[in-house]
Amino acid sequence: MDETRWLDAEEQQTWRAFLWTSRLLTEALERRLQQEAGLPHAYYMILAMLSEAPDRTLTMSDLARVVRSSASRLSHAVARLEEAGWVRRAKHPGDRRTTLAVLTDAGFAVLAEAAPGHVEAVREHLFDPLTREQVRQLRGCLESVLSSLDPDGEARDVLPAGPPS
Amino acid sequence: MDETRWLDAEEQQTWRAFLWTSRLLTEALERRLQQEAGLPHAYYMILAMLSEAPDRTLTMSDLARVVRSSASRLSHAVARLEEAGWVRRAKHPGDRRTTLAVLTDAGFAVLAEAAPGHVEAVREHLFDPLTREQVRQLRGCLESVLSSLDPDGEARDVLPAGPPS
DNA sequence: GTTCAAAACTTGAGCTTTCAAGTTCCGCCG
DNA sequence: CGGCGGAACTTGAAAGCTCAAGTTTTGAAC
Repeated sequence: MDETRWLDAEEQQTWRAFLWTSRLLTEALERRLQQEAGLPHAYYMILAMLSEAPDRTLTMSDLARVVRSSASRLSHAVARLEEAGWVRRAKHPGDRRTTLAVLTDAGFAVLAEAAPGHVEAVREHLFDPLTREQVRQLRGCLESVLSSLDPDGEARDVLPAGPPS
Repeated sequence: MDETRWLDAEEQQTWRAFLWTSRLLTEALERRLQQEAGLPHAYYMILAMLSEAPDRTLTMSDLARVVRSSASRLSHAVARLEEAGWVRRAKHPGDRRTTLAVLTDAGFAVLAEAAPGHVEAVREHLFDPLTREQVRQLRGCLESVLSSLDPDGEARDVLPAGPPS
């Protein structure tokens, strides 16, 4: 029997708008990062998250958590970044299983170079088209969706200055 | 000079919420499609868009437009789908450059099998956590962003369509 | 004080996507 | 009608991601 609750017209349009928006936005940012810094967004995020960490250092596990990556993907990515000299691996004193990823000065320089353009692109493509009120609404929607997708609140620990809710 | 307008706290939170939400949502849908139909979302979309086209047929160019894919990516993907027997290529009568992609009955069957679970996942993860009012707001935000990212309105020609998505 | 499951990574193979050519074909300009 | 630029695809190699093992180390149970 066909018990499926299909999407109504409004939902359908919203869903496709979401797909298009997130794809176009991603493409725009990816393109910009690629031409200004020659790295994919995922790699940029690794550098960015390291730069915010104490000593510009995180364990692979923690880094995986904050960039929302699998252990495997991260390991491959850090290998690339290490070849490029942006990141280096170090031993964790006290637990020989865990390895530390450290942002090098060269890596920080690349990030500093890329960041302004990236932020500008985010502003231009996401925030400029929205009114102040819409930004507020969007954030509310995202947080609702997020708390359902992420019941354990892994995101809350990472999002800067999360709401008290 | 440091002319960069960085993101303020609210924008920062909104932006990261967007990243997390779209990633978690994508992962959830991808996982579900993978286990129920064994295909990635991009491939699912190809089948879905073909199923809505007259004669379940589109030129590669048009198909690329509606699934927002590069010509190359689509060509590779259709090659895979053709091996699986879900899609077949045909010659265009009248223009020998263009090739047509046709959804086969087997392909339609796979889609029909996968669609309910997929729609259910979209509903569960995106719409259920939102109030009716929030859906309206979200759609407004997305359309604002979209019209800036897509000034030529390529999306508009594609968005109003029937189920399933 | 051994054993053992689980934690933290890494590795390699397979699949998808991107990038840069390459091919064939249409339509137009002169 | 003869080029010729551009359109519509395809192809192959390189890059990135996923998946399934495999390694080493830890902590805890017995």
